[in-house]
Amino acid sequence: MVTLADVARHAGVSSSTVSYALSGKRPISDETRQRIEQAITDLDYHPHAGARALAGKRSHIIALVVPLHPDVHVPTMTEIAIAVTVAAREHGYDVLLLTNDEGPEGVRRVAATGLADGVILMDVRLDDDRIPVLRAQEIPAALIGLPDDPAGLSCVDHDFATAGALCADHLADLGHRDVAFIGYSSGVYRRHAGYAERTLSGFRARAAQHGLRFLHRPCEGTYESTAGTLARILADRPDTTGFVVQNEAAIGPLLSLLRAGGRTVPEDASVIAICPDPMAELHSPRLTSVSGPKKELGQVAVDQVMARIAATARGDHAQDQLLLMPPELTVRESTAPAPHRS
Amino acid sequence: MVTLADVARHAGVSSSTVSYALSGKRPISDETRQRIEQAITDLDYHPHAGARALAGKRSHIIALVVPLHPDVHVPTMTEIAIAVTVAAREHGYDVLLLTNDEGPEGVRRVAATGLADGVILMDVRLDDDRIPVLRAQEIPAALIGLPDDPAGLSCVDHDFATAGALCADHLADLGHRDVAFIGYSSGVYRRHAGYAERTLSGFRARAAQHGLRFLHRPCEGTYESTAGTLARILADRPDTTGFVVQNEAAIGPLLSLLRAGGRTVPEDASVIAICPDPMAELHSPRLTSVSGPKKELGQVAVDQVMARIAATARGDHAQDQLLLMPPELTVRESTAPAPHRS
DNA sequence: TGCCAGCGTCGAATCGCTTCGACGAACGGC
DNA sequence: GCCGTTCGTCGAAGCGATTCGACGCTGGCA
Repeated sequence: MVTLADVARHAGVSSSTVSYALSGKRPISDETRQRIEQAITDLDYHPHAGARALAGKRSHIIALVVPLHPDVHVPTMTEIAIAVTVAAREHGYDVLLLTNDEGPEGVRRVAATGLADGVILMDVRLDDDRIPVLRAQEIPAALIGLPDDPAGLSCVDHDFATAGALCADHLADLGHRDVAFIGYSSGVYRRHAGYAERTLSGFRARAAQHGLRFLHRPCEGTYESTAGTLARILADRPDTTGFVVQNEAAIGPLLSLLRAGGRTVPEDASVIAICPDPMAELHSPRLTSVSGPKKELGQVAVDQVMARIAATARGDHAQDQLLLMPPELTVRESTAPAPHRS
Repeated sequence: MVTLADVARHAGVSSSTVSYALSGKRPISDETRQRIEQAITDLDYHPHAGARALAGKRSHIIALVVPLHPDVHVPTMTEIAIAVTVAAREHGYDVLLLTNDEGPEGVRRVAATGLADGVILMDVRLDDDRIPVLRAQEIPAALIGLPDDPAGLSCVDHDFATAGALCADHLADLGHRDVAFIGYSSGVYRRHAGYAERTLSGFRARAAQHGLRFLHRPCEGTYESTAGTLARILADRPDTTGFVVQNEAAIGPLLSLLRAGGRTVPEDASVIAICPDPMAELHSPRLTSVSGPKKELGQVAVDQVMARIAATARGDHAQDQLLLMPPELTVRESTAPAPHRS
């Protein structure tokens, strides 16, 4: 293995000079720098990560904690994870993948051993048991998702309330008066999952402003349960012409069922899905949908941990951050002006 | 930070003794060991990862290289990645996530800097540009996927040939005589993607044995292209009653189109999908499917790198490995005996 | 002309752990 | 009863980087 000392010898300087040339922490003359760079390429030198971590007190690694069985859409989670990795590289950082089957202890371990300088938590639950660990050990961290008490933390998430509001706006603009919100399974609401509640309350508030009548119905997402949900909606409010679906699994069944029930989309019924764009494109007709940025979530989270790591290094207190990224509504083929009342 | 020396002092022994107690590389008396363990818990000691890597010449990290835009099904890839992470932990290893946007250089970097002791490559292409790097630097590695020349490497993959064969068997057993294989887009075959070709040739060979007449048709997977593909199949071979689909995107459209064409599944046409089980369960009727193990792929890959890392440490040459994991056929509701000829 | 500031470089200490050689004690074999 | 092992422990020498203080030089300013 080629070491710093080898490079120094080859370039005819001391090893500290090489180190400073590499880190830029002290001025080095152009001529010396060039000799050093030459030596580095000649010898194909690569600094040893462990040695760097030991001497520099910085591992240049952040840990990304992913759920073992994600609540959310897997491809979305994966896309965020990849965005995190790419963004971290731009800061000279690598990403360690941690599943939370180790529980909060995993976070503790990588921080305590100095394996990771900081942590990004995905799929954060409202009352997440990893958060106390972050607080107790003062670990630089960023959360993707919003816990119930974000004080002292850096968080980034989708702005689900706006997502809900956009749906209400669009349906109201199209003249719909009776709308239904088909959501996640009732368990999700019972345990007060943040994203579900925030979407719903954003939708509810805006629907009220527009004077929409609306029903919210949880739904398991299977074909059978979707059938039941739809039947009940139409029984309770036969005039329902607008549907908002926030449950990936229920989209397909809903479309089939509407069709089977003799309602064509979008002529007789408008459907908005709250889901990633590729999924909206997949259905026929292609769905008007509301979706949030994914890459950006990852990038912001990386920026947030980096800021915290830097703050910790300086010895001061990083300030809290809370960023909600606005979603966008994309009009496709599944929404149209409300049909005239029969 | 609490160091080994602190623990040693607290336990009244030398630091080398603590180290040996921890690693087990030399015998330590029970009594001493217990004092040391007590000291460790008392002080809440965690060994510094960087120092360990530096002194021990082992980072206890493996890199997992994932595709930026996977060819394959994302949830499947993610499941494998998570399985790798969990399996690695059981060996005391952590996993570094690497995207291949750095290209082969990324692999080189983590190995050369000693950041990772070994590498697992996912989504391996037949002629993968990361492989020469592995060979040149003699990096302990395992590949998930089968390159064209696996000599000197450790690989694990699905046994796609058997997957194809299972499909032919099942349809033949049910008495189908004319069958169609709806595959990936023609580009996939033109660039000789291993999984596609191996499935097809496994199917072809077994179909011939059974005396089946069959058509292979590439398919883009969009609704329109699937419609075209199906129409051509039925025009060429109107008696086709069995379908094998190896293209996740085409499954939904195919089912809709068959139904729309007046053929009910499975009474008039049998459909087997080569896809992950959860996806097969999602459709209606639930699909008879062939799928391979996912977790196991990850576990095997980890075992393979570990073996190679150990071999490298011993100084000898790891032996090649090539493991094809058998898929399973699960009979669900989309296959039935062939209808009587009209 | 003399002094101080800052630039560019060096040497040495240090980070926390592993590992090698050595050494005393206990022990079994002949 | 002596010698060669084995067991349990210690001390010291690294591993390969970073960083601090020091030091010689040059240049600007008075």
